[in-house]
Amino acid sequence: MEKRRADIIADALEERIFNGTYADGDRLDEVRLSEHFGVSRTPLREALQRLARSQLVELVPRRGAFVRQPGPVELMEMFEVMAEVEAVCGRLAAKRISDTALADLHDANHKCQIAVDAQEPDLYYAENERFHKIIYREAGNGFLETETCNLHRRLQPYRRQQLRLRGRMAQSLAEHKAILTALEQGDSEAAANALRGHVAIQGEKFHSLMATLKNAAE
Amino acid sequence: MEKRRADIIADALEERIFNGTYADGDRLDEVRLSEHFGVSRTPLREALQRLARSQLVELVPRRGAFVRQPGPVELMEMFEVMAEVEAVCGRLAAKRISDTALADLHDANHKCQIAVDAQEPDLYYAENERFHKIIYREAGNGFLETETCNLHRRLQPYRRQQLRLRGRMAQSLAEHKAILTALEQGDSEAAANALRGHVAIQGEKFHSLMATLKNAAE
DNA sequence: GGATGGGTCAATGTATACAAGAAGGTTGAC
DNA sequence: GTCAACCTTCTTGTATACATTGACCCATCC
Repeated sequence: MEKRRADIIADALEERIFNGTYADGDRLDEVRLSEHFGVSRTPLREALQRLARSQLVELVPRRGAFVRQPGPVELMEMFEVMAEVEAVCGRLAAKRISDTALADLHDANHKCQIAVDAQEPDLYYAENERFHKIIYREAGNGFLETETCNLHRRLQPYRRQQLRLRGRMAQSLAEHKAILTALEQGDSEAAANALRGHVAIQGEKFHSLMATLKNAAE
Repeated sequence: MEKRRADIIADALEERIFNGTYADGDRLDEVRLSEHFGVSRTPLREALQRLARSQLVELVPRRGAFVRQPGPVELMEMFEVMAEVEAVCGRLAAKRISDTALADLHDANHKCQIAVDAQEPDLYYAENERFHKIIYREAGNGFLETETCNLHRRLQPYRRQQLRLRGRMAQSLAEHKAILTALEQGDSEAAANALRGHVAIQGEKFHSLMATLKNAAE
């Protein structure tokens, strides 16, 4: 089945917003973009609405579409929510996780270890993602899984950056192991706390990263 | 500022879906609806996309828009998530809530007590909503507040039904008081647990209500 | 008689044309 | 000289026309 052009365009624009090609507040001109993509304004407008749905652009009536990059405050808020949501996933997963899923988590952690040893952030990131996705799924709540994945996706570019910090990969892996232990023991509270801390640290690391970048710019 | 027609139509359709005018699986014919609302297909399609964003309709490419009422399983999942999300709000609010907000909560509970005494579910519902909304806000996380309100809104019609069950209003108020006590004491865990239980019970009540209706229909 | 293939039809996806509103510039008056 | 109002222009919102595709039905072949 061929995808609709609106979806293709929305994906392309989303990529550009994440990439930083478009800065916060930039206006997305409908005619310019439609010419660029070689389509009419109709599918492009649909794409913009899809982006507005994800809060990536703001649609001001009669004014146009404006890129809306989350500011530092909103990002911290999102990280806090992500930490709490992951804690919820952990709480539920501790009671519901299957043995095969536990084996998968062990496997993901093993590959993460390899990534740490080889100092390969990209590999670590991929297996880290798998680790978390497994927990989302094993929470046994499809609605929760979908919403969590959506938020995870929105924070993805920021989550990725902080892996470059020295020693963060090894620390992250240690946290993964604690999470896995709690899940294996079926300890809901421990799993929730471990996951909350794991993600909250990411937010803090990101915050310090932001501060560093800001200071460097001044 | 005049609202865009797409928004007006989206609201109208949303209302109909909630009202049960449209059943699950109903196809929303673009031309028929556009004639009904006296607009062209363009704003109507935008309205459908806005509904698809809220998961109220499913947009199948080349097939059309179909009403997508959540089934019993998905509803239970949503109630479970609502319970956990409210618990998160309670956890954060316990540390951050202001004195004026605590006073507002007392006031809301007082009005709820009046509603219980007078056996007025509508009044109770209004003050109950205020009670919960205050907690969402006092969690001190704008992103969390927005997302929580969205989910709250989606569950609103189902939440409302179960207030009709005998004795539920009084029980609900007792739970409110426990929540308020935990918040006043700044006890995060107690607040989280109280709120989780409070909402989870709503899900269970709703479940039994569903079962009753289903049995009555057979 | 059943199944498969082609054709027709209807509905969605896309393009374009038109209307309405907002922003900015220019001109006139005080 | 400055402020305000009007006009122009550009952009968004809406309507309509066209294209494309999926579904259904009938006919023909096995």
